[in-house]
Amino acid sequence: MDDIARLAGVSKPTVSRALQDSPLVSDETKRRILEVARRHGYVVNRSAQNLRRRRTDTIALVIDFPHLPENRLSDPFHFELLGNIANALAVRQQDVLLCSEQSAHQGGFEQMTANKGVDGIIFLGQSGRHEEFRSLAKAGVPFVVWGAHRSDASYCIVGSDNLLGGRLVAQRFRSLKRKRAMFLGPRGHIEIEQRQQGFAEAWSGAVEELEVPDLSFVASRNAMLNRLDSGKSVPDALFAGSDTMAMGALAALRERGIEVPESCSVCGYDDSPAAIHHAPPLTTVRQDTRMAGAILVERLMQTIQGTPAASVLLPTDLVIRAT
Amino acid sequence: MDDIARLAGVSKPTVSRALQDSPLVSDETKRRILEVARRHGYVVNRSAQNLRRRRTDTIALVIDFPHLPENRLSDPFHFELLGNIANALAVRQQDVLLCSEQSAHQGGFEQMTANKGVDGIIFLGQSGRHEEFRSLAKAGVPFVVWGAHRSDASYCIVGSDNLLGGRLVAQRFRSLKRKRAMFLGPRGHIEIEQRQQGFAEAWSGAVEELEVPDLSFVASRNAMLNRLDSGKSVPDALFAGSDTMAMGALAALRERGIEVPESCSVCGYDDSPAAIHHAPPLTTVRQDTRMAGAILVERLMQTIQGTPAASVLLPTDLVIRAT
DNA sequence: GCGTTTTTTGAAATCGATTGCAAAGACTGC
DNA sequence: GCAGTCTTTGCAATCGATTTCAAAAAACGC
Repeated sequence: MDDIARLAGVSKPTVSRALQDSPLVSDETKRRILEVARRHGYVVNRSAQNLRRRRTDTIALVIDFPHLPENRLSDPFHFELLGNIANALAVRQQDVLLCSEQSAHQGGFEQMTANKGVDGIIFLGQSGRHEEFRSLAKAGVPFVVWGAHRSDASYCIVGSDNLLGGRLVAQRFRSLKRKRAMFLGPRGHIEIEQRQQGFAEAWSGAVEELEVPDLSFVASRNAMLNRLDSGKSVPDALFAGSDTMAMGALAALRERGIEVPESCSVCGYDDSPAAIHHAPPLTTVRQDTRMAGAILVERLMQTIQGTPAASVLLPTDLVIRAT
Repeated sequence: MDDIARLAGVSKPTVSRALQDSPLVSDETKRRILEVARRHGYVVNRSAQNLRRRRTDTIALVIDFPHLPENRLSDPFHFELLGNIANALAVRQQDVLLCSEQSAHQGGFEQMTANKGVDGIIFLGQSGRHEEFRSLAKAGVPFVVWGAHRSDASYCIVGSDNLLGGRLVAQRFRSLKRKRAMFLGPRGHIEIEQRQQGFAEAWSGAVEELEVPDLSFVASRNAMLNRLDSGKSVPDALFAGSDTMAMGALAALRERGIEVPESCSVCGYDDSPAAIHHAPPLTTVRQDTRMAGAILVERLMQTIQGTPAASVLLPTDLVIRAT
């Protein structure tokens, strides 16, 4: 920067100001400095800038990686969310530091903002880490969580209204005069359990639960095939915890010759990109990932500014298609 | 750090050394300093460290995001690769800065290492940016590319041997005495085109090409259904450019009652996690994403050290399963 | 017990920016 | 023409570490 200053015939502070487009520098001087900087391919040193500004314009995104045994974050929905968060951050000129659960966890998250040099953290998925989050919040670390709501959270959770989503599906099935309802999904996934809960509450009858080991197409298809081959009576209304699982179940139904939607209504969750292209187009509960990303980022920024942000329950709606 | 020094009764440099586990500090002093630092929850300021060390231990991962129209990076394979790269970097204590093509591109990649404060870049997918990469290499930016090989590259490309993969499939089909071969895949994806090319070369007969708009399950299923309903004679050997596409085609074949593998052999590419769980288990060409991640990172580190790294062509092998 | 070598420690410089404050220069109004 | 205001500019301090180099302390040999 000193060199650029010399070449432009000004002092270092003036160069710094010019590069920040500060109103303190006259337009003429600014133009000249920018020109010199461009010609010499000069860009400010990010590390020095971060140090002096005490701010990095970088956000950590903490997720579990797909290669892990449980295969979390493998769903197209997660991809969508990830992409939209990254985009919302890019709009605000923030960079994204990707952290796996483990790599981030070294020495606890408390020190992570200092240690990794980020201004804040976005957690994708909460999986029973409430206590951890509580103490993080108490320590004053700016962060937000994508996940299922809980009324007693002392930190900001952004998530869609899973209970409502489940209820909408139950209502739809009831209006179709369906009798034997089934829910398909894994155990231990809080958001999906809320969907099931909302569904069960609004259904007001028995809901058969078909458990699957994970969120994959294949696991759902297999579980459904097993169920269909068990000899038990076939459900006429199936609510799957995600679109991918719904598609797996649909494959099984098709293979066993069960007509959809004639003999069985099927509804997914997420409205992932594939849902509308599926044949037949999948009826599903929409989660707006674009809005989700934008709001997560907005709330995090607010928290970083020092104003604690309230949790957000995003609306969901039923997208009725062919199944 | 000054405070910790005072509390431990030593000077700042000694604290710095102790935290780096430098042999210059006596064990007794080190223990004491670490204890004080721990008790007060002190961690070094990453920004200051980066500035002084002239190194950030952070790598930029440049990818296209899944929400984009073309829907690139939506395949489980990409996920696997991403996760494994992140892991390989974590092992070396490197952090990952996620960049989309656009956000990274501001002002060209030349200044990105300085501008984003990263030590190096990993590009996932090359999609015709050869010239750009050439000039990057000339500018001395440390980076590596995951993608298809080209003999004239002046930079490090790591990728699996797509030509070999294609050849292996052709050989297999020939040994099964198949007659009518078909290749399924999109146009303009260099790696997949290489697979097709290797396949065609080793097949030594006509290869029907079925084009699909993208890499998705749905697109492949639809394309295949169209083809099967066209009245033209059905192929007895199908090579799909990825597992996801193979599964889409398999769904179509099943729906049209074509027995696999009796009437038609099917082979995918990637050996993605779903391939082995698929019913029937999918025959496919394996790409070792774990090794890919490790080698990408190793080569990048080498490049950062100042030693230009040679490209790597990773071996692929045919995994024969039920299709 | 004294010179030498080895091990520890600390003073001061440095990394490359940003910013508070004061001063210089340009513009007012009268 | 001069005091007062407004716009630009630059000096110097600062962000929080790391590292070089020299000095102090400890260990050693004889």
